[in-house]
Amino acid sequence: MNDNGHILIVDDQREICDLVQEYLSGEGYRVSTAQDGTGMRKVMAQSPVDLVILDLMLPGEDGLTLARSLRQESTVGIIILTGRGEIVDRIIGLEMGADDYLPKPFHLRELLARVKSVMRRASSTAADKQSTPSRSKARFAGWNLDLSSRELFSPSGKEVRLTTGEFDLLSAFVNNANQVLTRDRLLDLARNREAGPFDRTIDVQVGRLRRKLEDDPQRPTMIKTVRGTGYIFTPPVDVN
Amino acid sequence: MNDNGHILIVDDQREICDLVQEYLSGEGYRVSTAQDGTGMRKVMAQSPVDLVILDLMLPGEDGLTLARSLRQESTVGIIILTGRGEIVDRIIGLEMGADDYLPKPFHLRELLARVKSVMRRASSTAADKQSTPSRSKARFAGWNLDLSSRELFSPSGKEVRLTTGEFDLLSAFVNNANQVLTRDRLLDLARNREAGPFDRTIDVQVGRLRRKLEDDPQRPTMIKTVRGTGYIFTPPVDVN
DNA sequence: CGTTTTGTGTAAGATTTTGTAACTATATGT
DNA sequence: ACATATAGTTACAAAATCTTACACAAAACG
Repeated sequence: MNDNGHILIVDDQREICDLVQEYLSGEGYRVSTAQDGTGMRKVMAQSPVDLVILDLMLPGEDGLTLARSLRQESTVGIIILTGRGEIVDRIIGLEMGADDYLPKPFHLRELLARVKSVMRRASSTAADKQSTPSRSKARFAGWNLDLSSRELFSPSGKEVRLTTGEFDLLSAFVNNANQVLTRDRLLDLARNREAGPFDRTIDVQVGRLRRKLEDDPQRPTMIKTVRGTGYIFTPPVDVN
Repeated sequence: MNDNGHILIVDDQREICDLVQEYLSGEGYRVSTAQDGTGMRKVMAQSPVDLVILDLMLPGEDGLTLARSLRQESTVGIIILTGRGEIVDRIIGLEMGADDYLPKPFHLRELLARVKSVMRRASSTAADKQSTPSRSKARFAGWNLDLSSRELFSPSGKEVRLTTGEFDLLSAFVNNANQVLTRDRLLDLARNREAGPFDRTIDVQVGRLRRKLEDDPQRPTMIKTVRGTGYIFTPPVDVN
């Protein structure tokens, strides 16, 4: 099963989320779900989304508002779901920048057709996306570090809270991946200060980071020790 | 269907609002409604309006007063609705700064014609608007901060009242999003004063803001602490 | 005007984060 | 294998931040 793209379903009805998720997963898409605007933002912060399927009727922030703010902040595809006969919503929805709409109830095959169509269009305009790399994120070994919001997400999508010091140190590693970094250099990068003669600060902090990042902190695979010199961050990093 | 603009109908008769809304929506406009002056301000605080269709007979604040205050505060288009034969009102209305007027009852087609005409004129003077970004608003993470009226709306659209100090601090953050700000700088931005040596003012005020803004004030996602330095406001902000 | 309410800064205690030091574990050279 | 250097781990103390309570000031109210 190849990865056709990442789709996010935003609907407060669990059953609909589950149903659609199951179906689209079977078609080779990676599918996330959220129940409201807040959840939607969380998912989008963690990993890039290609297409949002958005119910208009949501608790809290309503779907139209969400659609508009999505459009302003990104070039993600949007398909709007709306109750039967709410033609007004349809029109407004499309005005708000949705790429397509679908009245409920709908056939899954019908949804799939629209998903495909929007995805096709989106990929043809993908060139634009690159031109606006405003909010930088770094990805490595399934992990996701948002350098603007200072948040880290594990491969399973959970947020892992980092202290200021841990974040600064990890940033230093990520921005200088695949290079051996001395303790001196790390202290400079992460703390803007000089190292004293017996300064073990970095060692301790590396230990703390490893406990949060590594599967087996005793046998680290990402932050490796370079005996006699310092440390090196080994995973390939994709910066956004 | 493209977005021809945002129209706000202010009339205390629901039927009229609904009727006009449906019709104009069908013509490709985004349409909101309000029943009185208070409602009108709420809508305008939340999203920019291009044209207000205003009934002269309203409960509370009357239409003429509203029209005048609208004109003073913005360059929004105004069409006034007036009962039959109230010619005096017509004249006064136009003097007050309305762009057009329409006696009730009216045909929807007639209204549409005037809407189009006012919108056309408005867009030709749109250049001016840009040079006068007087009523600026900021949106972030679903929240909506009106910098002119000093009002804050939550993602669900509810108003959250801020004290002067809280508003000034939030403004400072919003206008300097995604940068680490020292307490000194924040005190300067928000209070125009210098920080004393043990000044914890900003800390306390940040705490108060977090209680109003954050889902979980203990684990803030918007106003993050940068230990040893200050704070950073992390959500992407779009200013209007 | 006096009274009440609301907002703001200060101070003190609680909590979290960080650095240091002591001890343990591991690697390296002989 | 042993000695030694280097790194990892843990516990604790110091520093920074967060929270709460309170006092005073300003504003709103009657």
